Amino acid sequence: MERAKQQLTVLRALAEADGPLSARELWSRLSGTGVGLATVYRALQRGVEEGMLESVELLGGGVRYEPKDREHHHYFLCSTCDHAFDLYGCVDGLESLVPDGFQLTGHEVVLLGTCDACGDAA
Amino acid sequence: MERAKQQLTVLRALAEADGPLSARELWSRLSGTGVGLATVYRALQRGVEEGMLESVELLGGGVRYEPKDREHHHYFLCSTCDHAFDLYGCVDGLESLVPDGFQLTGHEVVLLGTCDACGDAA
DNA sequence: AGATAACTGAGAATCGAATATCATCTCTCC
DNA sequence: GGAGAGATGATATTCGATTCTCAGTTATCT
Repeated sequence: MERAKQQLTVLRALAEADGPLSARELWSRLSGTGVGLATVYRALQRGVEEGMLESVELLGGGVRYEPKDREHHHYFLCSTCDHAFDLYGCVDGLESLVPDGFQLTGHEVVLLGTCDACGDAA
Repeated sequence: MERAKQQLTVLRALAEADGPLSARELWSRLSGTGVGLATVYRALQRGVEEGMLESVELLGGGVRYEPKDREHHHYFLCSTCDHAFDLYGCVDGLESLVPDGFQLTGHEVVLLGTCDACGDAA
């Protein structure tokens, strides 16, 4: 087993994902490589500190991570498998919702439903 | 101290709020009434079971609750005080973001920024 | 090769949220 | 007024996620 390169293994797995992954989700994708859960957390933390990764909080509590170089996008959260998929594109008309006196600095849109794979299985 | 009416106290506090409240948030608003945290959780759980309340998950992990009789709306989450405010109105163009094969059943929009009170204080 | 520093995996420890427990209290109905 | 059912508050417990600890491993530099 290679050592001192597990961080790269983690970052690479994130780069190949089709959406943000939680630490757990990432770890399970790396099962078989011998990477420990603590290493996954360490790699994620360091990735955020070094500006390569971004942490994302969606519905459901968990924090997920994805590479920071992706353009502005939102997510589709499958209610069956709980996986989050990146969705490119955005929506309009957000500013009109903001009450007077409130400062808008960002927004998050999450579409809910069933993903392709889970829909087929049903 | 009145008993057997704490559940009503909890539901009433939720009805008067300007957005969904977490169990903790609700409890702190009831400090002084002698209501225990466990009772808050019990009241919320029962409220959901009986269809009067709805649980809402936004960014940041916690689950919040609000009366179910409110029309479709979204939220403004203040990054300073972490309070969620109801926003009436919705957005368009969501369907166009959904990939082929995915079933869309709902959506959640959260605007992020600073609320009136926190903006003034800064 | 040898020394040192950084990295790693496994499991223990921590932390917070949510739930369960239990003795007490309140209401309702005799 | 008394009994029984349901509700309550304080606290213990559980549970999952994250962080910490530590001994062993690996890379780098000489």
